[in-house]
Amino acid sequence: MNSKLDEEFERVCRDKGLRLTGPRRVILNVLTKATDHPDAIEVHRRASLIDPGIAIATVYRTVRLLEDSGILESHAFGDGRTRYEPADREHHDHLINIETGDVIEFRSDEIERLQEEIARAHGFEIVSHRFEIFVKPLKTGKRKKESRSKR
Amino acid sequence: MNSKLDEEFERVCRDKGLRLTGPRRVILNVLTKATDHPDAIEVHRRASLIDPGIAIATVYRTVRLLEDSGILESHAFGDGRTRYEPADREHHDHLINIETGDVIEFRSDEIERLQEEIARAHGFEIVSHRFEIFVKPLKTGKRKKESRSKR
DNA sequence: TTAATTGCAAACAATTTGCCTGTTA
DNA sequence: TAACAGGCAAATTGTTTGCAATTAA
Repeated sequence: MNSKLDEEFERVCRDKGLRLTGPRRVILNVLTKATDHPDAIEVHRRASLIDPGIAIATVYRTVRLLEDSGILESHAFGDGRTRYEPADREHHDHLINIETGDVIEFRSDEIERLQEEIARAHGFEIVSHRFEIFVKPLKTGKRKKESRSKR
Repeated sequence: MNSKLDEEFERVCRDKGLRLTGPRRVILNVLTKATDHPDAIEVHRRASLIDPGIAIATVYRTVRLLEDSGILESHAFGDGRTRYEPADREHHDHLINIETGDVIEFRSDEIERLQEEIARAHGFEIVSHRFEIFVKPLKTGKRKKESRSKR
């Protein structure tokens, strides 16, 4: 499953003369099937369940490789650890409910457009961005039913 | 100058039974007159020019204190170091030039409004947010003249 | 075969902490 | 002077790197 990323990785490896090794397959697999934003230690923990011999150093080397290849996206949520997610999903931003810690993904084309405009006005093009809104429930009124994901 | 923050800090100290010491004054001063986003090491460097005896550990303890008191805001721009800026300025977001590390502040009322709308649509009110756009210079076209601040 | 890759441990960089002395209220 | 702070160095944490052994192509 998620063969799109696997194929992508194979292509990248061929292009760069890199080897498609066991550890790399395992780590890529862990990441493509993650629905959250695991950090390196968590990736290592999950990879170790599949192949206990994988070293944390290999995880770091591999995520860097995957990120450089555009297969992975990394996020610094501000707690000191770098978190990763597959880059093949549609871009989204995050609403974080500070009372529960829940993360709600959202997307606003208008905001996407505006930031594009702002960057261009300053003579830049956007490489990436991060938009996190920390919220709490409105005291009045009802919250829209929402599927939310943990970090 | 910037007595607003100094007063604020004095008030906080009184309220919490904390002492207004030499090192704390120096570090607060360095931060209130900073127009950029220095990290702890840079704050320490600047503080050392005023009082060479200040230890980096004191910088870390003091910025944490200041942040907990709402006098300072911290940002994790993604290069592993935490950066600080006084919390008394008008809210703004950041464009980060990934090639040079320069940080450009911007403000978009429209984005402010949109995020308000998004939060409300989900049944939340905004507590705070963080919006960082990582950019690189446009290959073509000229960049708008811009006063930019080093990180 | 052989250059890329890995595991391991040591190295690093940013930040935190323990401890004992110095200082502020 | 008594509790709070600071200096210093050691400890932690997350991440990177050197190197000899291993492995994919």
